[in-house]
Amino acid sequence: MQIGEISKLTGFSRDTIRWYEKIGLIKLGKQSRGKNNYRNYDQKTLDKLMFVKQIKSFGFTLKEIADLLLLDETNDLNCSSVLKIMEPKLKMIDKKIAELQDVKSKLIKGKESCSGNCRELLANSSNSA
Amino acid sequence: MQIGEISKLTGFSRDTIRWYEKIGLIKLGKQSRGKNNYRNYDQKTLDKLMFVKQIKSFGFTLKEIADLLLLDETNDLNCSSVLKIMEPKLKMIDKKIAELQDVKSKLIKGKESCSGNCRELLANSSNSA
DNA sequence: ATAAGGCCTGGAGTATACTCCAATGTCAAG
DNA sequence: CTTGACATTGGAGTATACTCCAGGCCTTAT
Repeated sequence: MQIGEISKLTGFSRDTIRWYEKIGLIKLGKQSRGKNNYRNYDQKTLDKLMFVKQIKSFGFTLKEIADLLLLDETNDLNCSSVLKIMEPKLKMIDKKIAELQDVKSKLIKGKESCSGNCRELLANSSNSA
Repeated sequence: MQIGEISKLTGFSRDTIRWYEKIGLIKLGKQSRGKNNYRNYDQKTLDKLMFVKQIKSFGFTLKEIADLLLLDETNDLNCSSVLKIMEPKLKMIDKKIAELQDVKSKLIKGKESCSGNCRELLANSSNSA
């Protein structure tokens, strides 16, 4: 598939997809270009971009994502190396989930017992940080 | 308390705290400066900064945070206005929690049934995105 | 054959969020 | 009364992640 199509499927702009290629987040072998020099993407790249989209949404930097995908590219993706990278991320994920739930419950509590203003919502939110 | 102390307590650099003031995220009335022109912070500002730290960590922009805190500043912080802002954020939070748990379970599953590489981990991660 | 629309490249520009610096002022201790 | 550690300002510089554009080449429909 061409860049326009994968752009529509992923929601990333063409420029963003080319940018991701430039910084090494996704790669295109020379055989991936038709004689017209257009990029051709396969399902695997689409999968990768969807993965990128997902993990980007909770604060992984492109560098971190690239490091992870690079392991796959170089056929060096065994679990221990992945987990070395992911272990702290898992901890971060747990922490984020906990914090999100904390904030959420404060917001909901504020909503239920609202009496004109929500100052206490802001005032108390540092207690668990 | 002076900027150095609040910096230590919050983990934000002095420059960052001054930056936050500049963009209107925190405010200092003129009475908050001693005769030496040093900034003096109170507990309320510390609370705010801790709140900023917390919600910043899951992807709120400073603009969004500033909008929320501005409502408080202007004494216009009633629940309906907060919730207008927070409602979509709550949905986002729920979505993020779900995605984080999804990714986490994939990573853990990959960890448990690891057989040399984790390609399937990456290959399957778009299924739920 | 020509027009519309898709693709290419390289490079400049933008938004966000800091981060660093120089020159200078303030304050507490020895 | 000087030294060191704190503070001030404005402005420049950096990192990340795009976003836009000019100039130009391919493809498809009329």
